[in-house]
Amino acid sequence: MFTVVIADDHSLLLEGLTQALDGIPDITVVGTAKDGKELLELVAGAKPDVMLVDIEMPRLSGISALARMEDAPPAIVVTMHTSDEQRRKAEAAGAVGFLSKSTPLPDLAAAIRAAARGEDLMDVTNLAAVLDEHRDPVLDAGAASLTGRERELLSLLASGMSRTEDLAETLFISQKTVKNHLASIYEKLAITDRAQAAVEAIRLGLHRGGPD
Amino acid sequence: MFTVVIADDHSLLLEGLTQALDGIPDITVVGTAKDGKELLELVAGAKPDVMLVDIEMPRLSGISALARMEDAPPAIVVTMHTSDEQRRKAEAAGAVGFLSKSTPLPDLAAAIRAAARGEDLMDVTNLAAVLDEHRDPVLDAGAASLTGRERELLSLLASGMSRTEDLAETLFISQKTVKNHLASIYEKLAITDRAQAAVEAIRLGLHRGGPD
DNA sequence: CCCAAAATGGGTCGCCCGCCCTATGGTTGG
DNA sequence: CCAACCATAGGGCGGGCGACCCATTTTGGG
Repeated sequence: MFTVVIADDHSLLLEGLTQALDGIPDITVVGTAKDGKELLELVAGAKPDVMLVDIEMPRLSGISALARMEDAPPAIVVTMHTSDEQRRKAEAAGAVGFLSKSTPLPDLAAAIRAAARGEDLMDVTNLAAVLDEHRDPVLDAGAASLTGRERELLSLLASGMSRTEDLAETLFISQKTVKNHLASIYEKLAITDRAQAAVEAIRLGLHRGGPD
Repeated sequence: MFTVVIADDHSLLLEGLTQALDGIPDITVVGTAKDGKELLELVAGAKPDVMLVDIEMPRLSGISALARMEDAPPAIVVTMHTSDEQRRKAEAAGAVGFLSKSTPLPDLAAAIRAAARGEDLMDVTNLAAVLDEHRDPVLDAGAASLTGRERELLSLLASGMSRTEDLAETLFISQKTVKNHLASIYEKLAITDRAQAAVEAIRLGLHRGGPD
């Protein structure tokens, strides 16, 4: 599980991105800041694995805030205008990554995992290849071993279908097979019933179809 | 339930805001666009209640896209730099609202509800007062009539606590009272068991404490 | 001050759910 | 080629859960 703090003065991006990243099963946002000074306090308190930092912020810019930190977690600068000039400043301030706000969310997630593991995302000529290596969410052992059919079942549970009969008819299998799959799910996720399964399914992002 | 489309060329804002708004029980994002042309196609297809439109976008700006539409849903322009000049252009293009990207998420939600109901958010001197009138999410009759204790129970369910005994001990009441509360919840939300209750609880945003 | 709603608690009953054991055919990778 | 795994399916059993009945006390708004 990777912990992240986000610093950005635009509330909509800040709160939106927080929600989006929290929706990724192996990433948690542990704090947010609206300017550089808040970021300094935040990082001093909760020690996150990675920082996401915007450049333009009131009171103290992201670049300046980074430059003031010692012994700080790896920082990814997320900015709107990706000029070489700003890239150079970000690198000088100690950032390990430099991404546009037009970066797709999965790429950002991969960048967070890469940065948390000590990768340098600045000097890379083929950034895409590095990101691809960290594209898969790091799930706990149980969730990673779920089979296709088990994920389908969880997806249905997450959409509010709970009765064995309905699940069986939807998947065109017998009620007994549904119960067998559920038992496997309970064991893998260390839970005991379909209410907990529904919660886990949503946490794992298995609602809304999922990867089919 | 208010349906919304969002147009913004910054993926992180677009995907983040989508997640955040979908997390609000009475708001659903039915489509997103990365430029003005996509927005035109999108609005022609799915008819949303409200459009959220950024100004600076490739191919076709938000302002230009709005100006080309006829018979379009109310549009709220969401921009980074709130100059009077851009505000004037937005109004001329037919926007009913003009908000900064620094607007807090609850304010944006209130603005969406207000716009969907035909309010004009441009000419208002006391915007805050208008937003306050639309601050409460419009819940379906069932969810709105939930009592405090029932919300507490749902919150626990959403956090993965499903056994009657655990719920009873956590709330310091008898197991029978837990079952009575659950029965009330089932009736109000038109559901039948605690798996569905957990799904609904999360959808209603009752996980993470909720309004205490 | 009163009445309605909320919160608490009890009983019963039948069914479904979770748990344990077994089994078979298909696919795949070592 | 065989072991491992997946998907499929059945039986039995006990207990928890949902449905329907009820009662008492507290709380709060009109």
